[in-house]
Amino acid sequence: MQLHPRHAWAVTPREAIALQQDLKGEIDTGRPLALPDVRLVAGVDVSVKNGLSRAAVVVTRLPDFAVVETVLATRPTPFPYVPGLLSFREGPVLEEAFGKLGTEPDVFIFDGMGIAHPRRIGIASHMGLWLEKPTIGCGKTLLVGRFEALGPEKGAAAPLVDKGETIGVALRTRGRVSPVFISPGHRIDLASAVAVTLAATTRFRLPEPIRLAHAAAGTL
DNA sequence: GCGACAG
DNA sequence: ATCTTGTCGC
Repeated sequence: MQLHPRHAWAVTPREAIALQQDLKGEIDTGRPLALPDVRLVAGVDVSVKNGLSRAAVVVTRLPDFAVVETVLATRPTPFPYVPGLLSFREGPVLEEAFGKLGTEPDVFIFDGMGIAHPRRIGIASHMGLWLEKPTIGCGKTLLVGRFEALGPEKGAAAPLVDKGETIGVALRTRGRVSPVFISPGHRIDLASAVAVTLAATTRFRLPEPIRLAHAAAGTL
């Protein structure tokens, strides 16, 4: 599918932060996405080992999660892990994988944050600009923000707040299991991001497309 | 200055 | 993310 690269990835940490500040104003988190319009859901994940990064994008079709397409890409890991700058570590290999996509998913779910980020532009938001399609951030642990206790049942949720701003939700995708952190990436609002996440989750903590992508990326 | 810190 | 042993539960 069509990609919209906005800048080169070979930058210093300082330049990376400047780019995030330049781009964050373009992130759209006010667009509803109705479930009936969601047919193809893609899961995105990256595995890293011995200086190499492998990206996997698995496109599934609701409601049965039949795999429509799987694309892989492997490249040298170009950037260290720096909290807040994950997109500069995983962006290059993701860009290559997205370029191989023959189908056009209705929404992408990322392993990582959307706007639940210090500068409101986590990897799901950042790559959303490349894709110009709805993207959702689904993190397993917190990067920024706080939340109040939530019920133990599946579907329980609590707003994720940072500096007085609601940036996502802590969402229980499975009873009595630690919540995941959902935030809009780009071209989708928070309520829709939560609805899509629940629609893409079965019996496990993580959404099915993410689990499939994680397995496809392997351990290198 | 101190603590926090996606994957 | 990756490194790692045992352990709890379906």
